[in-house]
Amino acid sequence: MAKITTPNHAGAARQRGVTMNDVAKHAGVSRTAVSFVLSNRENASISEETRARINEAVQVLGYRPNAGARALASQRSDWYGIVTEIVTAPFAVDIIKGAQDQAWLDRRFLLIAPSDQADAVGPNQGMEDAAIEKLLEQRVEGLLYAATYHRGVHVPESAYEVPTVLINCFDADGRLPSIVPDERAGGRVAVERLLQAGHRRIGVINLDPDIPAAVGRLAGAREALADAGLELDPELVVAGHATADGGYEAACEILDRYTEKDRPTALFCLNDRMAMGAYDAIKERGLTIPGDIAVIGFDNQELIAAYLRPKLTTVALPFEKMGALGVQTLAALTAGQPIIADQQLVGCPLLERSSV
Amino acid sequence: MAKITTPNHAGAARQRGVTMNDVAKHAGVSRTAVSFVLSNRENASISEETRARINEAVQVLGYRPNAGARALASQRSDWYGIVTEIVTAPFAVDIIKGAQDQAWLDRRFLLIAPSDQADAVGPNQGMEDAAIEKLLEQRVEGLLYAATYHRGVHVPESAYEVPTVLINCFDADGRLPSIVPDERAGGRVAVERLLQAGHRRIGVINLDPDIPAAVGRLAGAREALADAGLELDPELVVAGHATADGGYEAACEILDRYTEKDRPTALFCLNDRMAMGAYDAIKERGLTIPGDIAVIGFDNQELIAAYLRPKLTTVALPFEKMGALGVQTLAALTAGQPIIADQQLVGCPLLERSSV
DNA sequence: ATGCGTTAGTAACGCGCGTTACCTACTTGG
DNA sequence: CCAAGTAGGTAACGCGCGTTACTAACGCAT
Repeated sequence: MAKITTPNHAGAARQRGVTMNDVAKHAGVSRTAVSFVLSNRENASISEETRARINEAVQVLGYRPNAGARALASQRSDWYGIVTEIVTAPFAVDIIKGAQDQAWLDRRFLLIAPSDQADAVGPNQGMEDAAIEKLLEQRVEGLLYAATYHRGVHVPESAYEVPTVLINCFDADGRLPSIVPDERAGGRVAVERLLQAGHRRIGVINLDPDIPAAVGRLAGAREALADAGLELDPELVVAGHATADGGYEAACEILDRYTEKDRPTALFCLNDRMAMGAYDAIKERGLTIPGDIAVIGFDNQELIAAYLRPKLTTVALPFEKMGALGVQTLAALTAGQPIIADQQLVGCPLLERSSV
Repeated sequence: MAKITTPNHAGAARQRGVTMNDVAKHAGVSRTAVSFVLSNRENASISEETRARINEAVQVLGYRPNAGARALASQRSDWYGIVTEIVTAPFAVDIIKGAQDQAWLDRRFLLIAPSDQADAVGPNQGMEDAAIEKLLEQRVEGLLYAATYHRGVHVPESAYEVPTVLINCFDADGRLPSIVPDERAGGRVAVERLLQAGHRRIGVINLDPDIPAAVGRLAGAREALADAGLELDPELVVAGHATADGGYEAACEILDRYTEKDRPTALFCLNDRMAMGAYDAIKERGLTIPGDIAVIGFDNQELIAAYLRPKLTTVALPFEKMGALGVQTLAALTAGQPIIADQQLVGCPLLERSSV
């Protein structure tokens, strides 16, 4: 199977690559003329004829502009940098996807640099600073800073040297603009959906109560209940580890505590992994979903939500949208808009599947 | 909450950034001297004293080299490009992670460009070519081409202009080197594990039989059985959709076809999503895992395998390793090694959890 | 013939840096 | 005292391109 194909490119004297000068010579004009045509300047006067000659030369020679040289001369790189732990903990990849797509639309390039969690210790400590430093050496025009889960962060000082936007996290120092999910509205829509299905007694499987996600989602749930003239029974809120096991245990606790009559008819799980565990607890007891107990999740982790049986109705985190919005915001900033250090909230849409 | 912080950076006349010249002046030497010190050349003779002065100037002025200019002058960018549909279909993100980490170690930068599936039609057709074109404009020294699932691909012509390595796919034209998972060995290790646990009658939930993953894994399974003097009963191989539902249906078919005595005591599911469905089918019939029926999966999709109950024993696809190996291979190529168009196989380790 | 506006282009500088060739002291051995 | 190093630098070119002068030719009304 192993066969040698070509002599290596690098082995040969690095092919010098055709430059604008070559194109100019081939077309019998000056390099300036070529430059004008390629960047089709408004007020440049080049006859249709020579313009055509130049374009043909470009075609024939296979000329490819040198982005680096262009950046050097024009003093703008068309690059944004994104530094994120998502590369190392790929939970919210869709942020990158959204940012990529938007950047691509804007004809910009996204340089992705890895960072470990801000609170990491050990050999990778300081990796984040190094990453930002590297990006600045590439002369990125702006920075995106994205986290895997919604939280407050401290951004390295050097990030303040260029316009910076935070995604899925916010500046604990309150100096930078950020894009975050609207957890409260999400929690609200989830519970509203349950209410609409007729449920009145709703159990909540909570996360670590301190993180923004838990705070917001729970607040939203309370609001929805209040609108219906109900209150959240504190006894029905059980916190657990943010895993399937945690969800299983919390669900067991709730389910076993009551008789069939008092038992909640629906569970709002604050993330999908916990919902996964809750499924097991419910099925184990011979109950059906959503017949006996409805379940609604949060996060829309595709691999879980779309493959559970029955498929899980859940609230989606708008990762892709946040990524795109981050790039748009950054574009506005680099275009000269004043920096407003607020949090843009992005809605969390309800995804109907089959568990309610 | 909304408060205006600083006047925008871009609004002010773009801060010119301190250059090597500034450093030189500050230290009272020539720019050449600074350059020599910063790239600490061997045979340059700079006294310790001036060297110190220069370093201090760098520190004081906060000098940051301009990567673009450096690339232009030195004719090497230290950049690799990776073009992949992973950005749009994030299943195998770990490839990027592995590549990133390795690139970071080698002090290289990874430019990530999105591509849609090669066989995509519609508005994004040709996006892949555009992505490669963009990367070449950045003067990347080599290309990585990564796919989300193991298959043969046709690489755009322009990719042949620089050293290119395929990851998790192989060149259907047989001209480029590639890194792929060793599916056969993986299938083998899975079945060996079941045999070792005493199972003799093993059901297989198969994928679309045409894709390399199915072919390889099944071949490996046969080998393992042959080593034990057994044969794979064709009746026990059921193909299904590569989803949880597909796995559920296939599992039902197998389980319901036999009496308790003839029924297989173990299921080899060719991917974890199908194993997820199989779990449901098994539990639904009042059977336990692994007590009544052992299950082993393939792919190690963390979100599924680690959160199923019981946690799924499975064979992992070595995404991260393949990414790293891709970069290493590329480094060798750009360093001048001849290009060998073979497929490097990377082992698929067994991950013991609790389902066998 | 003169002046002026337009069209069609070019020469030349600078972006920030790597690199080669050269230059000036200051030793050191004979 | 002289030739031959050697330590410690520097001047200047080029990388590929954007951009700002500036020129040269031409048409046209005065």
